[in-house]
Amino acid sequence: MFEVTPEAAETGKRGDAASHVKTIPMNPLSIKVACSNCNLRELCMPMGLKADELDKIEEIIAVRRKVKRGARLYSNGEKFTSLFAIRTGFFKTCITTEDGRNQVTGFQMAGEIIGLDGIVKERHTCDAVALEDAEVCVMPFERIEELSREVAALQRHVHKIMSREIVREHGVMLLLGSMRAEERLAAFLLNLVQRLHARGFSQSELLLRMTREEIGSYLGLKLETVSRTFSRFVEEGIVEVKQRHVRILDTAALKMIVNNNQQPC
Amino acid sequence: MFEVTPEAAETGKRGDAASHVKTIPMNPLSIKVACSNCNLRELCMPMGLKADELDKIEEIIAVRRKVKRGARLYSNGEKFTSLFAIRTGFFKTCITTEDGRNQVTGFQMAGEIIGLDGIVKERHTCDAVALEDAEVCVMPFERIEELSREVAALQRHVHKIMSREIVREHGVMLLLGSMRAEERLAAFLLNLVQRLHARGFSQSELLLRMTREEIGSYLGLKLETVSRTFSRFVEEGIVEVKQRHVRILDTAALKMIVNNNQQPC
DNA sequence: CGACACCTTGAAGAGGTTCAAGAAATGTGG
DNA sequence: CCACATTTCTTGAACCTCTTCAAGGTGTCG
Repeated sequence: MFEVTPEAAETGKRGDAASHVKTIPMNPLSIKVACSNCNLRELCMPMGLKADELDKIEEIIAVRRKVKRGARLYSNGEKFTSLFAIRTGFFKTCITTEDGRNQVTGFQMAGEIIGLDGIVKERHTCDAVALEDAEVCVMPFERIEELSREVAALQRHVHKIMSREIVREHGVMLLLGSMRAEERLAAFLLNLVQRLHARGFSQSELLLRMTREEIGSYLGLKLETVSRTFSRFVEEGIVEVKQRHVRILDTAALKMIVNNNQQPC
Repeated sequence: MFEVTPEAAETGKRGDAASHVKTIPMNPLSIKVACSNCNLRELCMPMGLKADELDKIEEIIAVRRKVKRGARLYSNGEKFTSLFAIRTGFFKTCITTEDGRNQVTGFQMAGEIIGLDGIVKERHTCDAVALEDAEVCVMPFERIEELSREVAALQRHVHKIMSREIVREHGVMLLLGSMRAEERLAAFLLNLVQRLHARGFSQSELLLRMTREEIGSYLGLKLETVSRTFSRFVEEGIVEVKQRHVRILDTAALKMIVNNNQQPC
């Protein structure tokens, strides 16, 4: 059913990202890195820096850290010290309340920055869980702040990253507050595939890294509803679904579903 | 039914905030201000500054601006130049999509900072509408960034404000994604009254500045559902409601509704 | 006072949830 | 490497919450 193997879908154009980076082993969990060689640079670094500024910024990234699938990068209540740039792998962030409520607040992939929730209270207020084996660049926040005071481009970059997260969450609020199940799932798939495409993956094919339950939590739906909605999309010929492998057959139809069933103009 | 008059509820301890501030009229919409005298200082300024740092920061606030009820402080698509600190009044922020969806993303009151959505694209991505006559301090963002590079405490403060907004939105996602109508409205009321209390108003009484429809948009409910849920709370003796005047009779009951109907421990 | 915006309430209906059962994939240990 | 346990996914049926549509009431402001 799928022309592209799971491996190919996972790897894509940038599949060999890690192999280009000089690394100096420090301990089993951490290794030195160099941003200048990283091909995710354009995703997590400011552009148009002078050479000496770039040198400085490279010093921010103390170490890299590997996170096994299912393990937490950080947990609710944990002391906040660093932001993390995802090098490889896929994360979810979620909040859990004492009374047992649980909400996935986002899914994050390579090149995205994670940990911003921890700044305000100097403790993390959510969990970040790796949904596949992952590696992150550890960026001590105090170093970021220090350098931001010296390099205006970095300062602006940090501000934009935080603002982008705020705007993203506005979009999720719109989704949760005003969309029906089909619209939510369509928006979710389009968003995922668009972000993957920006990283060199297929526009039409994706491998979900999360369960139906996690999708449901993110979209404010029960897992059965997610499953049923997938089935409906399949019936309508909009997607092919085989467990976590999804192929989008009719992107326009998904867009129409999201846009309140209006023709795109 | 209400011991406190609407005026008293509106004004509260800090009702005469504006009268303490030296102002130099500049044009009909803008006047010079001094943070050092503002009794909202502790809400929107970093604490523990040296005198010279405080002087610098005061220069950030170029002007104040009045916004009439119903008018916009800024609109979607508008060029972003400044953040705004609310001095008096009450705002909603909302996004509207081409296909007619509309989502209130937040309600903001005195001492809160508004406009963070505009940083990432240097254009605002939502509308900020005054729900009552309001006055804001205009803080040009370039000046904020400049001074943040000089005053670490201000830099940290800006980061915390943005992080706080991210965490707040996580809470809204939890609400929209996992709560039923009663739970949403209870959480909404508790949140409002808690923020008002922090500003010197009553713990049990509040005057809603927004319509049922706006509450509904924020909570992902239809206005009829909001109205019915209010009525149910009244029947159960949890609140008194007379149009936009709300008196909370049983805070514990509201908390129990939010906490998944578990006893608070 | 009349026009308008806002709020309340009822009845019917739709969409999503819950409960339940079984199938398919995945992981584990011998 | 296979057998078994576990997790994940799908589907059906009944139920419930919220929405939709409709009508009437209340408050406000020029």
